Amino acid sequence: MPKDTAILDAALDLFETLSYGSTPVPLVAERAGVGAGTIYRYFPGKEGVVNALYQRWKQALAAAVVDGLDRSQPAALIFEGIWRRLCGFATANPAAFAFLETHHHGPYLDAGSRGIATDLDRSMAGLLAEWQRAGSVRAGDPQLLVAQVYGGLVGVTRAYRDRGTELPPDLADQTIEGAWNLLASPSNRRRS
Amino acid sequence: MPKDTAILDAALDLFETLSYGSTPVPLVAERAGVGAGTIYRYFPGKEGVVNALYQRWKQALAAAVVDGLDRSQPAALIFEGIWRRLCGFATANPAAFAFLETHHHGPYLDAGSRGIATDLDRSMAGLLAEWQRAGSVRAGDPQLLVAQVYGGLVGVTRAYRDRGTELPPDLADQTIEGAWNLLASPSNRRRS
Amino acid sequence: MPKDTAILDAALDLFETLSYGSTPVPLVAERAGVGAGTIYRYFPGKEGVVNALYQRWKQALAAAVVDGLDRSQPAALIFEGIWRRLCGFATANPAAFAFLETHHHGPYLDAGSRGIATDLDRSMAGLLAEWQRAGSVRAGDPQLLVAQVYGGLVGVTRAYRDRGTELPPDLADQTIEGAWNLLASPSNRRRS
Amino acid sequence: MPKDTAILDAALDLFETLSYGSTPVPLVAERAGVGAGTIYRYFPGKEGVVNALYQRWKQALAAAVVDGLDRSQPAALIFEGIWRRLCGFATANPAAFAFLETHHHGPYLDAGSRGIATDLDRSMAGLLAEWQRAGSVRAGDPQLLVAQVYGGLVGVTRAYRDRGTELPPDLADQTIEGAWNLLASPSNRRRS
DNA sequence: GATGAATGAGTTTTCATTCAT
DNA sequence: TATGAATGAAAACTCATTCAT
Repeated sequence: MPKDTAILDAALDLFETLSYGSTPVPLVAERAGVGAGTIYRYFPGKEGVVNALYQRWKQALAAAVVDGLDRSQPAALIFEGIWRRLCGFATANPAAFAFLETHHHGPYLDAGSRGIATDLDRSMAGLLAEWQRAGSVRAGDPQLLVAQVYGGLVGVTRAYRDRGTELPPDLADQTIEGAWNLLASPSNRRRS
Repeated sequence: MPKDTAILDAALDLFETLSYGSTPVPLVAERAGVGAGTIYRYFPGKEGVVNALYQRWKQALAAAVVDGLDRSQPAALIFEGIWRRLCGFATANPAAFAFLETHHHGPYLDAGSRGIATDLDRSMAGLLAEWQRAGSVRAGDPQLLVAQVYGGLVGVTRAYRDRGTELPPDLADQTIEGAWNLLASPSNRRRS
Repeated sequence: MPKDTAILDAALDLFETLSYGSTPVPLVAERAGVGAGTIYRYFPGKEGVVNALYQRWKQALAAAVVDGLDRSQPAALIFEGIWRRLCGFATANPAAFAFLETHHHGPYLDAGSRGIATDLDRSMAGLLAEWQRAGSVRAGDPQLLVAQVYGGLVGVTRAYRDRGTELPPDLADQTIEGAWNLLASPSNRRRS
Repeated sequence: MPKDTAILDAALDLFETLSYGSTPVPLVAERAGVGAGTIYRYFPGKEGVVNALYQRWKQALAAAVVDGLDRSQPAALIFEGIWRRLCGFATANPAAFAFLETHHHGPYLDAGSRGIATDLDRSMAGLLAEWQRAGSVRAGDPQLLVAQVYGGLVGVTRAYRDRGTELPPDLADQTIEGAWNLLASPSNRRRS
């Protein structure tokens, strides 16, 4: 494994377990199997590590959600596709998904990291706005709807984490109905 | 203002702005208008401050949600009452509401703090379970439903925060329909 | 002794013995009889210490040279007065005098420190320019003459230092003739 | 250019700009156009580099001063020859000349380097002692006289450096009168 | 009780040096 | 022989906590 990847993986684990503030850099190094100084060859400093980590996973999340989406389908089906990808991503990378939420407001995140986060939100809001015009999604500020439905998924993953349980493979099945009904206009709601 | 309150208020502000890890205790003291040593007369240490802060606000939130709830009404109305109280609390105490979420997983929280958090979740889940038995809420693990709907509110408050906008007075109106439809069984859904 | 003075005195000793670059801050603290952290209460950092030290002694030197100078006397006598003050300062504070020279070009000196150094040079050059107009000092760029004659004193103090000998009380007597003849116009030279 | 010369040249530049203490070895290597490890093939370490540098230039200075000196001339003329050589050396190698002064007291200089420095001083002092016996130079400790007159030259080169100006080609003309008058016995002084 | 100057343990970071290639 | 990535020892600096006033 390349050293920068090893460092980011170690940092992800430790930042989630101990929090960013109380993870000493040498501990990240040890966990990554490299010398403490090596971290500074790959990243400009501790903040550089969090930001690289945040951007890496936020981009991975964005890619996972958007890649290969068939936009010709009805809204409910496209949404289901997105939701399944989101849940799949969270299940496959629970620590990374949690990390993205926990550190969303970290004062150590730089403009680049914040920018990536905003981009994803905006493109989702754009999709919702289309569906609102088509009548399949109810009225309301699309960015807030995205925030509410996405926040719901975050809440569920947190609940599993609080319980000490892994995210289940059928996470999407458990949550899709609530998620879609939160958004859908009356005639487009799910019945089962 | 009593000194312990002044200290907690200052800590709330600073922990939200700078994060717990990078807020020096002397800065909290300065902001609170007391000497650095004084903090140690009222709290056992920095961790004591976060925990007191967390418990204070989590209890305030629980009280705000539950107090004076009329349980004889139909589920949809009770839920609306709870939701309005929740939104009212978040609007009135946005920093505290954000703090509770941001620090939910802090490794510095002690058993007492975690316990309070769990209690509130559980009592909400109990209510939902009742409503499931009565047919007004759809099937599913009640704790996860609570987590999903509550996570939605957290998501919306974050979105406002990201925008740099205050939470609006009609926050509940904006979000209640989505929130209830996320939970409700088909025949109990809101139409507008 | 006030702590900041103790710190500066310890720093002076150590910077002269070990050089600025190889003096660890904790060693300065130990020598000053304070904790390592205390240095950062009084100075913004290691560079803050050198700069404070430089400014303190450069100002002391300027004061020692200029204070109570009787400008109504003939040039040769005024110069002798200045020279005796300079030599007296160097003899009384040999480490400080050496420090000022050794660190004159240190890249860690800030604008404030450089400014003080320049001020003293300029006021001496102004005096020389007067004497040139009066015919008692030979022609030439006054700033360079100041640099040459002052450099001579620095050279002599270095020579004593290299020998491991203290500066002698009659340093001025040993050097005044050469110093003045370096500057004087032919008819004003010293004969003994 | 041979690699060891490239390394020494790079080191000279950097040590003068950044000081010895804050010049990283890898930066010297980069500037010299070699790999960091290569420096350790030519020198035993960073201290080895400064010492080689010091000795190289101190020897070059000694050679420049002494080579081809016609000792049969009168003292004033021999001195003028030496002074012109000194000034020529400083003008041709200003960084090296400054380096020799700046690092004169560096605690990283070894016995070899200090020895070379002392040798040059002593041979100059010997010359002065001869001239004292012949009556052309005034009385006084010859080593101190050497130190004073040489210090004057150092002071002047510093002054140019402080101004950000290159040393002028007529440096010797500007300074020879002062230098010789500092040393000369009354009847041997220069008149213009 | 209240203070805040002082501390030193624990951070982040740098960089001379090594050694596998 | 030359390299430069990797290292870890040592540096600068921060800050939770104490305690004399």
